[in-house]
Amino acid sequence: MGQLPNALTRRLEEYTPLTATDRDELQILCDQSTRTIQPKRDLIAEGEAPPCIYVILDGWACHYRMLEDGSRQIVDFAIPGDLCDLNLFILNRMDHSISAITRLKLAQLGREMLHNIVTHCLNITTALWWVELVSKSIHREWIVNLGQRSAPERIAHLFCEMFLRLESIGLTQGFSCDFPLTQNDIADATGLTSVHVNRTIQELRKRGLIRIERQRLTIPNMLELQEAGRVNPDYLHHRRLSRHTDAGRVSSRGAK
Amino acid sequence: MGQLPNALTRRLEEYTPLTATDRDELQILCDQSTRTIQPKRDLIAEGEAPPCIYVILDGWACHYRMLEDGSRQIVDFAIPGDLCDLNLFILNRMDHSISAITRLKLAQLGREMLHNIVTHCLNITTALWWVELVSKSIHREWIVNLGQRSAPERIAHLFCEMFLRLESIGLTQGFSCDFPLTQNDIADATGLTSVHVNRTIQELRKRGLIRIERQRLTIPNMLELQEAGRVNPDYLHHRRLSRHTDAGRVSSRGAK
DNA sequence: CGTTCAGTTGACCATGATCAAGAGTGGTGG
DNA sequence: CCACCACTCTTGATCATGGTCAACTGAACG
Repeated sequence: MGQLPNALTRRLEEYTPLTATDRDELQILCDQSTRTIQPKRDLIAEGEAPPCIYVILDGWACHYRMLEDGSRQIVDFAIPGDLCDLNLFILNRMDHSISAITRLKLAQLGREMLHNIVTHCLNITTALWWVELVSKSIHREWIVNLGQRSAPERIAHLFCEMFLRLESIGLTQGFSCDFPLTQNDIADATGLTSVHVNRTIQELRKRGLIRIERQRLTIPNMLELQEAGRVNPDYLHHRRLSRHTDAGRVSSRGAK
Repeated sequence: MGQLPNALTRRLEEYTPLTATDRDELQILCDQSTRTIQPKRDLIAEGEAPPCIYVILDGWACHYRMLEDGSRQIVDFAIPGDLCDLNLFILNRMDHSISAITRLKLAQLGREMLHNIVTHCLNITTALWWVELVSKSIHREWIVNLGQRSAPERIAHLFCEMFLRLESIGLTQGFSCDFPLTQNDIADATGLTSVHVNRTIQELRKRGLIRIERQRLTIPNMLELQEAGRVNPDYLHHRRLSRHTDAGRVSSRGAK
């Protein structure tokens, strides 16, 4: 109980209250078998059927698909507490790849172990599906981002999203957080070129919306950045978003 | 047994073999309580928490999010056999809206009924999650579509996707199918303007890739259209895609 | 100390957006 | 039955966002 909870536990508690037993269960699960992956290495490649399910305990990864011409679209980032491939509990083959951005620390969950959980711990099972559905909601928001927003909006949106996701698992310090993405990564996630990402980030910097120095992002004014990115954080389904809303914001479910 | 299976059954059988009992169960489920929705009507709006889960038995719908400035991004289309909001089995509020494109015929599944299924029919439960995960894979593909493909590619991709999805539930006739989307709908789905969609569709028509007349799409040469849209249908996780591949196509999980 | 990779800058170009107007079609009510 | 309205599709002219190509800087690392 006096122990610092691991990333998975922190993540699940964002959605569902867990009992002490649940937490112990998760701790055991995450300690059982861990693995380290070096930056830029593929964790799982499209078409593979890994024997176990990974949970990120530390570091950043990205989910992506490649096209024949070599272009890469990142479809999501994964941070501590994220599950890599719950898919495989049901689907048989990966339909996309996952690659390490930073050095990664992973927990490996065998299928039997997970099956055990699913049949015994309702709380944890519910929370796991919750994580899965939230990640689907994030996919939808990325579709909106790519389809409707301008370059500065897309990038501001990405900064907000990652900050809020890190905050929900306790990985922010005040208004700054680690931010290991290269401008190339940002380009592949936002459907822009790295040249344009570069110019756009400079613009956001000039407007005083963000500061980035040595893999660290600082957001001087969160509400302003949210406006710049037209972000409505509801899609993240976090419990405590009150910090980043104000009375002036029109509620998402107001009119129409 | 001599009965024509309903859309949900056809859909689930695309993924998992079902027993006669499973099928009966599904038939009862879908007959229990149905509802009709008129075109352009919202079925469920963002922020709502509908008491039951809808399954589309007939017609087309779309999932979308609105931005404050009134722009709409369609994030997915739903056709017969698709579940509208399995989300709500776990999440409490809708994070997006669903609207009827054509007149819709829906089956309404109460939470208790679904809960019953989940605890008693493993086959059906697995297939339902399968549907959910495939729809997530489709989201990923839409991200790729919006992020990496040109206007003609995006639209060709959409035509292919919808045709293949309809085909898998037996709703195509040869190489044509119903196609009730307006150019405006296509614009909102592909992140383009309707003006540009119009010109692009004319181009696809001129290239002989598609024919559209009175809500009906015909694809003279499926492989050619797939190439034009840079489509790799693996992401749909259909069982029988062999019809639309040829020896010349490089397998998706070949090199690297 | 050279190599590699991320970031930066400039010049030019192309895809797709915007604005505006008109044609075709179907539905509705007087 | 016809007039009107609404909606979808179509076309043209102009513009802007973001892409392409290419070169250069600076830091990190062996």
